[in-house]
Amino acid sequence: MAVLRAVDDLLVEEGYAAMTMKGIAARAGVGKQTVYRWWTSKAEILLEAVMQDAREELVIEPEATTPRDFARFIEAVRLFLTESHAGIAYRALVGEAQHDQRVAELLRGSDALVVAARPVLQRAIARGDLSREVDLANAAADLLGPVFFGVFTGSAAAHPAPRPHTRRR
Amino acid sequence: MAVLRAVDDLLVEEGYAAMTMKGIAARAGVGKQTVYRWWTSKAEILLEAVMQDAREELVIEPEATTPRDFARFIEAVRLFLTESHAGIAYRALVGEAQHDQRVAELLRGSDALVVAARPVLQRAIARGDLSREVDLANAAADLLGPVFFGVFTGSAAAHPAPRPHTRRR
DNA sequence: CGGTTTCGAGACGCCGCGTCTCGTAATCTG
DNA sequence: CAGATTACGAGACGCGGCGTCTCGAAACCG
Repeated sequence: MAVLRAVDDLLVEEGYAAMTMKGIAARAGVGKQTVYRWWTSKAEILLEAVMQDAREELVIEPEATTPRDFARFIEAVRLFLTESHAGIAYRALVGEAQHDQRVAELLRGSDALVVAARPVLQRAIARGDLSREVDLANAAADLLGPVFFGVFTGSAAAHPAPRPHTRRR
Repeated sequence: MAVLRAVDDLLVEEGYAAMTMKGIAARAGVGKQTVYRWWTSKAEILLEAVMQDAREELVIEPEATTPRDFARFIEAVRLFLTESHAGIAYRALVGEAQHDQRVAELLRGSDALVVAARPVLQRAIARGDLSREVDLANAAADLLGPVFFGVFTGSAAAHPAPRPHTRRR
């Protein structure tokens, strides 16, 4: 769909602020009504446009050990959230969900970060570094939470790459 | 200031959706211009109204051991974020910051959760359960991240109280 | 070629933020 | 006490976004 392509391009070239329905439609050379024919809201378009990119950008080359694997993945997530256009849109989307019930429901259960964490966690399980019975959603939250928190509260501005879990050195 | 009182009341009685500048002013029995005389934006009012409540609601009775202390604090944070009116406003504020640079700067460095985590972490240090040299901001992110992630992505809807760190049982 | 469907364009209604204006009420001054 | 001056409640206004509605032209079909 040309609309999704337009969303991606707009995101890259003009930034999130320009991501208006009118802008998207114009960029796609399409009437607004046509956009609303396939998606019911702006959030829905964004979600679809962003998820594909997110999954591609969050695939990492496996490292030899679990700690390294985790660290690399976390750094990828940090970069995604702070540098990638898709990541910035993702943040806007999650942000919107905090005060818009409909967006929240849209996101529920299809979180890009959790999906991306799955293979990493499964590698850890295969290596025996993570209990086989662990709940993947909880493990993903443990792994992603700290970076996510840092980026969302803006407290991660300074230092480059925190470690997966507490206690350095 | 009667305006802050009005914000609190509105938040409790009408919910976040009703938190409009017109509504706040009307509720406070004040003209909008008067509100803008003391605060430059809606985010600024919200921040001020929410921070006080947040700090009060996030003080917990110290537990005997660090793991229990952490668990109790995390549960308090989870309740704050999902049930408290102030917490819901906090989420809206952090959400807004994801696509509004000005709000992001407003929040930077004054995060209510990090502030609330400080005494908990210091108790852990005093008990020798946490290295004295640990960076408090990082430790706070490790402690708060998982809950924060769960609530913000909506994946925490189901289960009541996750543990501080990985691996249950 | 005539009828029907699709679609781009954009006007419109609605609502929120933040600014501007006005008339009244409170305060100050002689 | 009265006239001048300031503070402030009320709300009109401009702007911009989302989502809906309308229209006329183009594409498609028989």
